[in-house]
Amino acid sequence: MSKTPIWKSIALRLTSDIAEERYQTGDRLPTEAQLAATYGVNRHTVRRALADMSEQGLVHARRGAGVFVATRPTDYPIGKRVRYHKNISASGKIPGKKILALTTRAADAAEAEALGLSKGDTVHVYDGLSLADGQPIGLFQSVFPAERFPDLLQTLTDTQSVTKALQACGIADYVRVSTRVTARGATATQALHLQLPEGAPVLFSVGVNADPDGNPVEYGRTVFAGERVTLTLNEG
Amino acid sequence: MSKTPIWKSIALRLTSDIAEERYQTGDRLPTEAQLAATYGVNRHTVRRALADMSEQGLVHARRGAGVFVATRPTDYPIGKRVRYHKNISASGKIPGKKILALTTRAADAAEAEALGLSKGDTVHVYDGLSLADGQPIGLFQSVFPAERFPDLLQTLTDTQSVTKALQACGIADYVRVSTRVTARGATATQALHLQLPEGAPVLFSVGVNADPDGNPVEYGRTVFAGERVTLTLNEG
DNA sequence: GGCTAATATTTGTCTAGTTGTATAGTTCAT
DNA sequence: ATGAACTATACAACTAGACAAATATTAGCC
Repeated sequence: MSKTPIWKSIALRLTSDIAEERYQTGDRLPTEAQLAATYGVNRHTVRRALADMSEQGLVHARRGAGVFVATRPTDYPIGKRVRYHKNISASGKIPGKKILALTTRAADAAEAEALGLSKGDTVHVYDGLSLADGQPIGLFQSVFPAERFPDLLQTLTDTQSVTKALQACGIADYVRVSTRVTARGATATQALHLQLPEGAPVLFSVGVNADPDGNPVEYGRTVFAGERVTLTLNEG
Repeated sequence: MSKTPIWKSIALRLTSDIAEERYQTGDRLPTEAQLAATYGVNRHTVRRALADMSEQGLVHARRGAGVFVATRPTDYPIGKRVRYHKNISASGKIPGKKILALTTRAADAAEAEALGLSKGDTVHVYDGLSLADGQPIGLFQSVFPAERFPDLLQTLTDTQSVTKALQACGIADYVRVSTRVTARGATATQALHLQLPEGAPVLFSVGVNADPDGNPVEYGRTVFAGERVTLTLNEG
């Protein structure tokens, strides 16, 4: 899918550097060799990018001296994205949720280990979609030990809130004990729910919440739409 | 008779060559033309084999350079104290850094705000590549206030270590005050550095480190290769 | 200080090699 | 007939290395 040539993306990057005044008019750019090292490409590829910018009159090269900024691009799009910022420290406190499924089934190996159960123990599973301004931002699955919270599904149905449902089951507070995050490409079904093209970058987050005594109460997996969500990691 | 296609047998042969360490991670394979000659087939048939192996993540091709043997994922903990060297060592891999560029320039708007400066104030910028066992896992850019740390670039050049360089400038300890993470598709240049296909999912992380008094000392942006890194968010 | 000569940098150009992609044709089994 | 596997050829994009030409920097000398 490599559609844009490397030299072009380098030219774009340098152009934006100039547009955002990291290099000012008259400044000398790093040498071709330095740029090549910085971008990890051959000098010729850098030269191709500079040639393109030179044709647009953005820069001007002097043999033996260097490459200099001529003018600042006039119509450079300074795109600001609107993103939804979610704090990872308090999972399950997202406004706007849509229940996709509430089921009770046997735990798989990963779930059992995370919750301190044996494989095959029954768990409640809450599949849902997180929304912000009506837009889907995350697809999550929360898994709870069924034996400990027999009535959880009822309260979940009513409130849609994990926090309140757990409160109703006697868990006044809970904290996140572990979180793992990585980037992946969206599968077909994930893409569908999150209204993304298949393969679009998503944040895949796996975490465990525990009560104050350290007993795990929830094992959650969430797939966030990368282009709509920024996770804000708590600072202790 | 052989019902398996030629390309598949070639892929198998090359795969076992890698498994038996006749080619080691990071090594360059013979050129497609050479492989085609030795196996007595057309270059396209070899390419078919290599494409298959590439999909399995076994090898990675760089246009104009060659085909290289690829490698496996790493854990990267993020918490109050983010120290690259310790992080990678803890996961049993050999950490490494490659300086891509050390520059001093004017701060753009985002950098100025994060560091508590005015736009246009001078900053030191450290562009680099993080390696684990020699494989690129992250592309980072660290920005420091130049006025406060005039001699930072020198120490950075010597040690390559942010921690030590800051120590030399009188910052005995620093703490991460904010981290934001999102998922994106790799740009062409990022993909190049991280040896990924363009558009491959990457973790984009933005963070600020501050000294014990709460003054920001570093504004860092990192792009992690999604398939090679999982961020582990540890409390405390 | 000011000049020149030597040396190091930096851009410009050239040749060659390698992977990516597109098009067209051949062989062969079902 | 049709499609899959393979061959053949050509070109684009990028890498690699070398060398020349213009400029910048430095050292020595007056």
